[in-house]
Amino acid sequence: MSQTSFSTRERILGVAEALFARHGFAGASLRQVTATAKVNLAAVNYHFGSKDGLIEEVFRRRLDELNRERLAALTKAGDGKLEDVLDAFIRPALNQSLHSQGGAAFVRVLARAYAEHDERLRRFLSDNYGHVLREFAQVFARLLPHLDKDELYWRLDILAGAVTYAMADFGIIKRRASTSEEVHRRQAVDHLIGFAAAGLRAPPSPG
Amino acid sequence: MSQTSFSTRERILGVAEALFARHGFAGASLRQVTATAKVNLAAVNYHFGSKDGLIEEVFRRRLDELNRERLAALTKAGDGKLEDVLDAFIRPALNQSLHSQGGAAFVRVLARAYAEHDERLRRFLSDNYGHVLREFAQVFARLLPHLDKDELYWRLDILAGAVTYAMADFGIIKRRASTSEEVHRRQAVDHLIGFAAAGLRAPPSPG
DNA sequence: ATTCGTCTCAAACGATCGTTTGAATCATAG
DNA sequence: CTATGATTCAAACGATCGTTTGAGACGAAT
Repeated sequence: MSQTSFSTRERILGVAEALFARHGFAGASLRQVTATAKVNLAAVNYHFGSKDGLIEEVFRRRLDELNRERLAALTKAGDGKLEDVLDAFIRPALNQSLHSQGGAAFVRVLARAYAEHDERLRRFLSDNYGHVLREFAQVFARLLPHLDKDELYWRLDILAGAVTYAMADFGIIKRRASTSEEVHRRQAVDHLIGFAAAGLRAPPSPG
Repeated sequence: MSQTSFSTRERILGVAEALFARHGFAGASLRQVTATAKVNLAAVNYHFGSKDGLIEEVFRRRLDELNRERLAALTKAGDGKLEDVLDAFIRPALNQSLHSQGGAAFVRVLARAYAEHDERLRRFLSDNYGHVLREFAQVFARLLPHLDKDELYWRLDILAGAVTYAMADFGIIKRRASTSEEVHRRQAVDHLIGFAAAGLRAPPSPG
């Protein structure tokens, strides 16, 4: 127990992350995962209990760090400009996808989880990480006093959609060969912040 | 042949649309589909050749009308305000989801298709309906002369993400029991238009 | 050297997948 | 009525799914 099999567990997690991102949770089989990771088929059930257990662990491994970074960035930018708070929300996702090998894949997995509308998974995300979103909502409410609660929630929902979609690289914009993936992602974040800031600052709708 | 089995074919399409929206293309089995539609299992292969054939037909059935409506609305709003063009792009999706029974499900299927990153499917969508997006891009370019081509494409990509996400009902906003689904969707469209218009009009980013 | 968890392995389990088959059923035209 | 093509049906196909099993390999502690 003191030195649990690091290599096998970690290889499974990394490969699963990539394959879930590409083919979805139902579309990627454990046989694909274990074959790609060059481990035995039974290793998944041994280390994670079940396929669902593996899926949960794929999330837990990254989300803990992501949300810790988000909260740290939020407290640092707490009373600053709207753009700073947006940055605190968006940039950690960018960092995730850069300084860890499978991070980009994970951001895609996260977006897919929202798309798959899996109630079990949504409950898991809401229970474990909902407080982060609530803290951001509070700060946004202070920075956007011209919006009532309904209006603010509508816009944050739209923002979440745009961020999720963009971060998951679903978009149609093709990165040029001349710009590195890192530069491309930084551009995406900058454009997202500018777009979202303007959208949030817009006057309340007549409705 | 003159009067091909309307009922069976159509029931399969409707049920498939709903189940694909809920469980994904890999997650919804033909046995689920045919059992729910109360038709024989073999009927899918008989009428559509294969599961992939069924998926393609689910798209074709709705996209033809959706894009026809979008183009009609675009020519009507061609030289109007930015909000009108956004309306022409967004509202037909809303209408799709209202005046046809499974329309709401289809919009979710469409969003999922983007999320699934299936190259075969993306090619199919791009080949058959890419010209619609190109026409909208031209109009946006005329209405937003302060943005260069790169900046405009970035923002349209963000817009597409927000629209896709919102229309697919992925968001966290729960509709109140007091407001009908139709009212809820209209509110979503109005908020989207306001948000997107402000985002598109924002000054160019310093980059 | 032996014991004891931890881990890996090949093999098999039953269930479910998409698809195919061939006969039964139906509607329609000759 | 009969012949013909279109459609439905129950049943089965082989493939693949997630999971379980029991034996063997490995390292550390006694």
